[in-house]
Amino acid sequence: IPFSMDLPLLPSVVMQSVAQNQSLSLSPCPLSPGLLAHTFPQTQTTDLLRGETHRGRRSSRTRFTERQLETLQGVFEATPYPREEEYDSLSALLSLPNRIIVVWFQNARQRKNGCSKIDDVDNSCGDEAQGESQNENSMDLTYEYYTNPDSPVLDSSSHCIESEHLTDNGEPTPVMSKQENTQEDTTYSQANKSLAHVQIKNEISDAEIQRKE
Amino acid sequence: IPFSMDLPLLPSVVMQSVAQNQSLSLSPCPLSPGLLAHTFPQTQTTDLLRGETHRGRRSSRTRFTERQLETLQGVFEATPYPREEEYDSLSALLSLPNRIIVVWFQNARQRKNGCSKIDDVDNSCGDEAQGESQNENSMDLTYEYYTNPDSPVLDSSSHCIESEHLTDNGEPTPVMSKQENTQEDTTYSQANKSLAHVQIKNEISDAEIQRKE
DNA sequence: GTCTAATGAGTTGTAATTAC
DNA sequence: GTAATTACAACTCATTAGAC
Repeated sequence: IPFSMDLPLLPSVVMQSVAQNQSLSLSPCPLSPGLLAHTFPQTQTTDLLRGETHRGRRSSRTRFTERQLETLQGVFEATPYPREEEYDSLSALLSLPNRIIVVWFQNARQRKNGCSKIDDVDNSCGDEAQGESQNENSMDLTYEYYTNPDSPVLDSSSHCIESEHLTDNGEPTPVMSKQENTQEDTTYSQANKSLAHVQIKNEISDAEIQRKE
Repeated sequence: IPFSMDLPLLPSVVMQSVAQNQSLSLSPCPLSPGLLAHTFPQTQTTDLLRGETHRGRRSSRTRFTERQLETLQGVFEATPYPREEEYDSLSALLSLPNRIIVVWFQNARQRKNGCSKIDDVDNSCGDEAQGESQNENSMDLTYEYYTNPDSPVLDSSSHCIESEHLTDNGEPTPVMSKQENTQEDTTYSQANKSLAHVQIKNEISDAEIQRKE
């Protein structure tokens, strides 16, 4: 085992599971595992939003990478209540702000609770279903997403994405694609994220992402 | 692995099909910085149309070139659910706005569904070649979109137990962050040190986390 | 007419908020 | 800290309409 070392602050268990990624149960509530499929790396456009947004907008959801999720999940299974230092370690390790980690753990605990709770009750995991639940029968047949996305990509490690410009541009600018921003400003914020990425990757120093307000 | 350098994010399949079509040389980062020139001469007329149509009108249909379709199809067969980066790569590669690609994939999935639905799973619909599987270890399960109208999903048996998710992949150096990081940096730097090997293992390049609030 | 890109309504999981 | 809630992001599915 190449990575025999583990971090001092994190339980070794974690490293193991993370390393082999054995059965970490991400997706607690099974209905559609596929959703978190595409975890997106970085490119937070979130930055600005996150900092300032109390007025009006909430910060945009962080998209964890698979690796981040795996790690988080691994740690979580080992220690649902990490200590401050552990949060810090994770923060550094995953390159995520501390708060995000903390929140993730909160949610994870909640998730877990919810699950076991329903387990007893024999209800669905629906978080949202507390009031007017019951619809599960009526809607039946949800679409089934695929279980596991996963990309062919993998190794090709040498690439270029090199960091650095990661920008502080920020904000989900509905501005999209470099070549064309087509049409409307419907609520599609994903393009911008992508854009940033592509730019970096290709080193296209094209237009900057500006935010429209 | 000659090809993989070019577009790390796309399955090799693509490279093949693309290659035979016309050798695209989009050398991204390392070699020639800043040229996005690619080999794509034409920029769609669609762009213009699309650009203009946003006042209430629906955007005009994109007319994909043959090459674009081939590439899309190739990627689709390999990964019906590309992830963000892959969309980006495609976007850059094909000179199409991200949204268009996303939509194409949605439609492609729909199409495929329709096909299998009409006839049984094993019928020839033309596509359906997904014998891909070149990825890493992940377990046996590949994409499992539903083959039958009836899905096990809602079954009571499926509870929170579960699913293993994936493994992982390598996503291109996560660069990221720079979001707010609360708290002291002292700890994190030390953690950082301690975690160095892990980082390597995970291929997480540690971005600098700065800026605290 | 056919084919299919684009749209929109509806579903789901979950990150982020709020309340406690 | 938990518990409940909200808002988003990614999807499906059904439909509409644009080019042939």
